Amino acid sequence: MTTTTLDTPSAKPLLDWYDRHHRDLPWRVSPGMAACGVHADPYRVWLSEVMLQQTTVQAVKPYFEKFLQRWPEVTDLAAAENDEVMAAWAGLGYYARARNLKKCAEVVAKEHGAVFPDTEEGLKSLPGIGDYTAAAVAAIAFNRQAAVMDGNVERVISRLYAIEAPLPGAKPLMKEKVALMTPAARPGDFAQAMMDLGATICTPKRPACSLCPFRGTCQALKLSDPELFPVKAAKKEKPVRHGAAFIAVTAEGEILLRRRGESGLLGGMTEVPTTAWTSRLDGETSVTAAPFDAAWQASGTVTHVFTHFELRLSIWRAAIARALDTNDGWWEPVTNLEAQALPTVMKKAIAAAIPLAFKTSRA
DNA sequence: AAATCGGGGAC
DNA sequence: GTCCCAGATTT
Repeated sequence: MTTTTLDTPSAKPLLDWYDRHHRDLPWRVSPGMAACGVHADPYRVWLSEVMLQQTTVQAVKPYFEKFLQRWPEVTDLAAAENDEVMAAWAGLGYYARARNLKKCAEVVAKEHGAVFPDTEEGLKSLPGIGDYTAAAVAAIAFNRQAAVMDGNVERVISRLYAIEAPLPGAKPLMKEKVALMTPAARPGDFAQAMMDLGATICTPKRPACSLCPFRGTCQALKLSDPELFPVKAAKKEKPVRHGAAFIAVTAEGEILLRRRGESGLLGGMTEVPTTAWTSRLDGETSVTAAPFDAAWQASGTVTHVFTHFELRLSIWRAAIARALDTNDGWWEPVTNLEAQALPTVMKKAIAAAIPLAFKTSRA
């Protein structure tokens, strides 16, 4: 329940703040351009927003530049090979985003004449575009008065109105508040301003309230403590899973790789052979589960934290004379690993067995 | 409504 | 270690 009946604050102070303090990001056009009828390219906005889902601006920047240079328009991405897209996405995480990105590009290219829908409803019907991304693209690229709400906006709104109801249940209430605040003029700048505010001023810890354009109206600042908002439901503890990974290398410098299934964890990505990842540390995590008979040598343990569990992989290494026939998978030159769709956990596993497998930035 | 789905930076 | 990041999809 809400503890306040704050009147809807004006968007004006926030837009004024944004005009002075906005961050210059690769997918943005300068603020105020919207007032002149110039908006960011829908393809770039969409690409950036999908990459930014649950991902920091800093992590996205190099991937955005790489994708835009390699696939400058949606038709280029639609025509790309799936494996190339997955390899380019490797390391960014949440790989269903990459699969849906490719599907979405194909739908836009083939069914919409390479033109993105310009409404929230039309955008949301596309793969990988949900409530947030549909509203963001509609507002930023098409100047639609759409209510954009991400984690930053949730935090700003929860503090501005001192909303005590916990997330995620309070989300509809918060979205009502955002919708009432969103202006007909410059809705895209307003959305980006709210997100910039949450990222730079209204931060989770130690917010810089003295610099905030809403410091005069924020109910949490006035009546309580902004750091206490938003209220969130308690989270579960992460279980630990165990497994073994096998790095086989031939005398010619080839490593055995496999393709993971198309759905689920790390779906469609490349891996080294591993056992199943189980809750118990037992025989399945040992060398007895190796893909073939060889002089397997223990090469330490790799720990990797996923969203909902922690994985501890026992690493086994074998040097063999030549490539063996295998039921699934292929032998890839170690010198070509950079071009593979290897998620971070698999790069860690390979690096544990072959320290020089990946170039380090160290001189 | 709850679970699934990566990785990394800030603290 | 904890938190959380311009969330979407499936169950």
